[in-house]
Amino acid sequence: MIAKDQLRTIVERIERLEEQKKTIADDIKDVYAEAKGNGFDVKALRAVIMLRKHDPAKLKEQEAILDTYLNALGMLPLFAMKEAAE
Amino acid sequence: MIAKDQLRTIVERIERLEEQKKTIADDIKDVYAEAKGNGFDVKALRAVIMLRKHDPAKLKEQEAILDTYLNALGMLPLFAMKEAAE
Amino acid sequence: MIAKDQLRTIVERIERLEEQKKTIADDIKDVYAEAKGNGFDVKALRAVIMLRKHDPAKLKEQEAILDTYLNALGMLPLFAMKEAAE
Amino acid sequence: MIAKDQLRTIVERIERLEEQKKTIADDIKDVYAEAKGNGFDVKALRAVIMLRKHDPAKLKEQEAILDTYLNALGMLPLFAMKEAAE
DNA sequence: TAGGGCTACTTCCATC
DNA sequence: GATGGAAGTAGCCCTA
Repeated sequence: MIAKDQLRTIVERIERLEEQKKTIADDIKDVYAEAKGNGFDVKALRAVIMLRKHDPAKLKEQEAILDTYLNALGMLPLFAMKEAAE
Repeated sequence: MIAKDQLRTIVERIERLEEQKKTIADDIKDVYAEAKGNGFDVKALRAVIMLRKHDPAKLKEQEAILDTYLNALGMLPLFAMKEAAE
Repeated sequence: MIAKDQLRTIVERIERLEEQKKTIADDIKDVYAEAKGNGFDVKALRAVIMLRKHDPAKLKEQEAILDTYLNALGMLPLFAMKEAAE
Repeated sequence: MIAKDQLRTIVERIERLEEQKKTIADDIKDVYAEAKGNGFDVKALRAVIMLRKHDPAKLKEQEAILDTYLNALGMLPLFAMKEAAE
């Protein structure tokens, strides 16, 4: 025997939350679409958002490793070594 | 020359919305976790939620096709043919 | 100092494998497309493939739980209780 | 009435191809794991692989847009403008 | 540490 | 041809 009321409550709570989540996801889409309409590059915008989520120090470290690898493969470095350039 | 203020506004709006979205996603997780703690099967709960999102008629149709295929392959039908059973 | 040759070998191995993987993925797409051209329902085909990956006993058990929940919610059971029908 | 043999053939072809695909995916995992064991940074390796998939010109263009945005937001540019440095 | 779930991104398809 | 939505894929995260 299942606790009907409890089950119903759970399902309804989840459905309501999912609905809210969807609304917000749609809002986000709208913002991107509007930005695109104003001439912004959506891909680059996404990249900006993603970068801001990350710790700059960690990021810099990752860049350095990546450039080391690119260099070892004879590829152009992506991230300039600003310090070294001076 | 980029519209700095416009860009900043876009980024901030997205970040705020994403934050809200994350909050809700966490709430959903909590509900599932609590349900699990009360003895519910999370996988089945997810299935219930998913099923309720779909049009029952469409669903029934898909089930029928699937059972036809399963039958043709000599596998047990998943969905009973209620009409046939009567 | 990075082991250039080792790095190059790793990258080339991965790239070769990814290429092979893509070839196969394309083949799979082709099969589905061809099946669709012959009148098969792709969604149902995917469902068949997925079902066959799973242990029938586990599957049956999951179905039973799901139907219990659906029943508690006053929804139509998806999976007939074959035993009960007799 | 369904073309049983045709269906069976389709399903078997897909299953065989999926099996092959899985084998290759596992091989790729193995290469990464082995690389990690040899001290390589897997995340950076993945980045290298991804970068090599893309047209350098397109990439450079995307970098430029991104840096423009980062600059407009008062964030440090990621990609040095090598030309400007000279 | 291996597997499964979740999220985000991309691609594909159908529609207009 | 563009736009929207659905599906597949990949990478990350967390649990067992």
